[in-house]
Amino acid sequence: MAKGKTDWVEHARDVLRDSGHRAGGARGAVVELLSRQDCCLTAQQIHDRLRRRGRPIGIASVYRILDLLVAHGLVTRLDVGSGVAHYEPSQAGGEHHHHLVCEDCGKVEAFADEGLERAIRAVQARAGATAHDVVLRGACQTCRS
Amino acid sequence: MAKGKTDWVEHARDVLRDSGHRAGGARGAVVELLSRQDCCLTAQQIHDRLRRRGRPIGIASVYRILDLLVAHGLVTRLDVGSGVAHYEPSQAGGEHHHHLVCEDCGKVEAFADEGLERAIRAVQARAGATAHDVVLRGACQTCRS
DNA sequence: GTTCCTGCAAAATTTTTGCATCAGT
DNA sequence: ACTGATGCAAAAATTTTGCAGGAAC
Repeated sequence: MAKGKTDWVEHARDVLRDSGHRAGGARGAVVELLSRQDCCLTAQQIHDRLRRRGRPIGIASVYRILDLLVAHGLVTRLDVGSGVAHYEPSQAGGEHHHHLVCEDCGKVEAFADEGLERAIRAVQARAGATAHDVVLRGACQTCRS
Repeated sequence: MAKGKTDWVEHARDVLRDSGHRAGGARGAVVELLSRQDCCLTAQQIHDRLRRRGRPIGIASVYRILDLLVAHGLVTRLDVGSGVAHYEPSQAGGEHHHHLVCEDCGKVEAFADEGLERAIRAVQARAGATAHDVVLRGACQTCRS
């Protein structure tokens, strides 16, 4: 369970070290925070949570670190239609999921579906693409009631 | 062929009139421009193209008009990961498609696949969602060569 | 004539960049 | 020590809002 997440932290550290990056404290904190998440976070949320935890960090560093992680394929950037980017670890192994965005409150939830995944992989291969994202929009449980 | 697009222009006009909106010139120009597109445009692109065509318009009006069209389901907003929102007519009847975004040059192309569509509709119904978007990412033909 | 639409300018928000300093190797 | 990483502040880019004049009904 927490295994995959620990793996991801180590994997990120290895990938970055192997491409000649140094292990700064801010980056470690961002990676560690991301690894604990079930779903995506915005740059602001990362910034706020780390500061609240007593780990001061500059917002610029958050963006730079996220850019670096995205460039190395360690993190996926997701735009859900709110104008702010969301980020989450690229769960290479098995924990792949997509997102359900509430059109009323903006809440983002994760979902997974094997049939959908199969269909997408087929199209993706045919188009020569390397990655994909699916966003469903509607009212979440809370907003529907 | 251009039939569906003419229909969309009329449909938009009707929907807006029926919800008590007046038919301003700027809005007509945006609707007409959108109806001619094969794929999505950004607010800036809409602004620039209209001005270049000799149809001056304020960027604020473009955003307001797009918001209105999105709120009425006439236009779909699409975030492709570049930080700028793209907009395109909601092709209610049959011309539904998704997007392939080049990770090198940022170009956005349209694609459609019936199998994928079926799989998505199934998941969408199960989740109680009302709309969906799929974005494939990879290198486009030009950037691959 | 009233009310909404539009355009400009200003503000707000999100993201990027410049630069001095600090820390990892 | 050298060089990349970090934080702050400033800048840039994108989107929203306030307001006055004009247009639709």
